[in-house]
Amino acid sequence: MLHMDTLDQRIISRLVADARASFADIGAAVGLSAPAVKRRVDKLLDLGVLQGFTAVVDPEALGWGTEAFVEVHCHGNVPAHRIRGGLEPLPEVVAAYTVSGQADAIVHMRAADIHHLETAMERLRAVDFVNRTVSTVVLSRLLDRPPPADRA
Amino acid sequence: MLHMDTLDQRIISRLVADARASFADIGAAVGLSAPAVKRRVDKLLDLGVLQGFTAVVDPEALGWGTEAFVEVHCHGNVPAHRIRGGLEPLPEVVAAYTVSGQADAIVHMRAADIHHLETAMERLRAVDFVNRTVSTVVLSRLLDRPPPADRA
DNA sequence: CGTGAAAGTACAACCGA
DNA sequence: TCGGTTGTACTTTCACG
Repeated sequence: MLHMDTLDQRIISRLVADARASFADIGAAVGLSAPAVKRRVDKLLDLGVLQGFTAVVDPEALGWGTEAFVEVHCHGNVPAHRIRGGLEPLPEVVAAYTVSGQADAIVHMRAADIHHLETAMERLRAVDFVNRTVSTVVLSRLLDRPPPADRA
Repeated sequence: MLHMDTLDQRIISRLVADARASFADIGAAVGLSAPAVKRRVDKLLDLGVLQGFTAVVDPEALGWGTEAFVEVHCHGNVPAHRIRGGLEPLPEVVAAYTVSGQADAIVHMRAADIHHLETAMERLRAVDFVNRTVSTVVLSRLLDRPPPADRA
């Protein structure tokens, strides 16, 4: 599946640090010409290793300053794709995972404030397969960063 | 807390969708010239509303296919910045939050596989202020997306 | 993978509402 | 202070070696 060498990893690392860096700058950093970098980036996009480029926005500044993690416990056995389908319409859900342990899923939610979070969680609890939720409100964000380019 | 109008939100929305979009393309979408868009983006970067631009990488492809959420319970009262300092050196920690409830912090970890996750959690438990951890392993990622540009 | 040329883009200085 | 226009340097992108 992967012909991913050290050069690709260094290119990815540079793009994670700055997605708007020019191919020429990246090339200078990794020792390649700009077209060579572009060919590798295009290949990585095609393979799905790179999924795209995005802006990092301060949620506070956009009015999404309150977040919470919610354990979702379902009625009986609900397949993952059905959980996904139930959560996808809720705009406050920024991430969701099926998990091992007592809970069936962990849902990461963002809202404007506590009141908005409350109404969003009411909508979450109203989803048909949801039985019980256990929510944990975030007080402060300590860290938020991409994983290292090369594994330890 | 500053003057962010509809134009800024639409520009941010476009950059979240594609951080490498040209100012000319963004301008065509929002009805502004390229330099006008650049001036607004520079201002948003300066204000910290936009924090930067990054590549979206598939963690699987990079060899970080296993993730977990870990509740951290501390010895006594540990200030947030000290928790941050203790977690920051662990490369497997991709995000961390102080939270309300029984736990003191929630830590989001990524590792190459279950064994790597185990060794990373041993290192986490070895951090001086950590008393107890409760870990929840992710089985599948259902959703992972940015919050909407305008609040509901 | 590098080179070079054509088209497109970024950026700063300048002008007008 | 906002946006538009212009000119210059740089980037992207392609065909070719």
